[in-house]
Amino acid sequence: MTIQELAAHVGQEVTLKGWLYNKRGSKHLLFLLLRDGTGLAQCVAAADSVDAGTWRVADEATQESALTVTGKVVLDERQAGGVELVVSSLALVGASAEYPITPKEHGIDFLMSHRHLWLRSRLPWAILRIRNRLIASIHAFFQERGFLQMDAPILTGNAVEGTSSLFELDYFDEKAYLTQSGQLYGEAMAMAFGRIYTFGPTFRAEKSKTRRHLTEFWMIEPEMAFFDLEDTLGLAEDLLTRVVRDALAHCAEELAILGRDTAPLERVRKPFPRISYTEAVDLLRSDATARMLEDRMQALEEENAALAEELAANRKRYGQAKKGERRRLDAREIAIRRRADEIAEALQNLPAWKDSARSFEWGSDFGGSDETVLTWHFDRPAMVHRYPAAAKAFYMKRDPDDARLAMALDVLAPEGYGEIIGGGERATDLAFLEEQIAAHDLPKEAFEWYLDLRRFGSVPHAGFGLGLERLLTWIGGIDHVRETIPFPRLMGRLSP
RNA sequence: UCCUCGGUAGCUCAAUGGUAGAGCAUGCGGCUGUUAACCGCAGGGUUGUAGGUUCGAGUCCUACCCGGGGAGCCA
Repeated sequence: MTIQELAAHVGQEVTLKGWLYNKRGSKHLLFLLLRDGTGLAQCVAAADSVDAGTWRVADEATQESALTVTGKVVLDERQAGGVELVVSSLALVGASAEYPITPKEHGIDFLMSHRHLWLRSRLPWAILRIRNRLIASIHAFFQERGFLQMDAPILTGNAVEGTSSLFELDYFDEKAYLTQSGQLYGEAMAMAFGRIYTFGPTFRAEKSKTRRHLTEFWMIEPEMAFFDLEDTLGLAEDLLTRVVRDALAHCAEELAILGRDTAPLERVRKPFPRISYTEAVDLLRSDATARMLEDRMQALEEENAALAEELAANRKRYGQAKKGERRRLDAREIAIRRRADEIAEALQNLPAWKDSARSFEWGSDFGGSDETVLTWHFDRPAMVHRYPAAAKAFYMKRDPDDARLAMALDVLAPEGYGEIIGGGERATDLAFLEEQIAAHDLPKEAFEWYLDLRRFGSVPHAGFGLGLERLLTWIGGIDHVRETIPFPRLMGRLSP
């Protein structure tokens, strides 16, 4: 019996196996909050209705002790799942001494160093269950459409586009690299099977310390023969609407635990705005963008003032407050300070972001802040297409109507989250690709197998890469991508 | 590599250059419906490291180490 099944067994005697998440109680009555991976359930033990051994185990159990609990399921509307367990007997499976993650706030450094234990807490539980749902949903989407899942190699023999960002390793005295993308292999597989998708790990050695970067992350890369840019935009749109719908339908509890406002997710419906890179640049440089950023700054200033006022009022009350009230005021003060820090940082960043947007030059790629600013203009994912070819990879197809442009696409998640998908239509012409390889100063020998795809029945084809962790960060409304993978790999952090 | 903020009890944080404290956790005691329960008592400190200024340094100065956020970088 698992906790998530309890509600269907009201009135029955059941046995749960799990860990003690928290405990409250009095001399003759204990409330044990049990965790079994599927959820939390309150188990009530009364001194006069259990045997002495059970009472002693319950009384002495510490946080994260492993327990088996037998009791009767009863309705209790005060509980999260609507039910609780009235304990008849209870046994200790594994003791737990001085569990480090206490029911109180912790700093990110401490939590990251205890990630192996932090996974047991409620927020990671909610986030990683949504991750599971997204993975299942993505597979279902592609499988239902006849795509075959295929794996690209993780070890590769050459650095595909520039060498600086890859992890290098020794492969029997040869240089090898951890893959940064399965895309070129995806193209070969698409020529063999029609429509395929890869789903696997990807590695980037960039020294980026930001909330959107990991050095190891999971990417989904569909690649489709006989697809053009328009077909691919439609596919990305269908995929995102599907996974958001599934998350809303199956992860209501998890999203509630995260405090995610689901209204922006409910708005994720077709059609998504489609704007060209050139239109996006115009939008960035517009008065509308400048005004929007000024409004945001002003709103933050006002919020800041309100918080400062509340802080002062709370401090005045603190003197006469009783202990319980003081604790609440302390907690509120910490929350206010944290928010004030965020506001201060935003107020420090926004003027620079405004300048960056205003003075953006046609031809360069969008920076993180430019993407964020663009997303604030739309209430659903925005699809930006036709980028300057110089800013994109060598294998991108050129726009037949404007040779400066590549048939690339990016999808920017709303609410400031930014790029979750990058891809486009691939070049089909052998001579053009040979030129590009030379122009990018790439070793032609390494690409001979790739060029074969153009020598033997070259067809229009396209694909994209979807970053799983960035997708989840957006859907969960999470601050930092590191919380969306069980054991994040970041610059300067390789353990646990 | 650069900018910026930080490092004080196991954890989260306080502390005008002048006796290092609180909450949580732990231990003991109280309480028969708690929801981060509550109430009382107790133990718990090389204030990141190394120097310097000062009668006196958690606080000021210098260097270094570690971490957060951001920039650059990043299909």
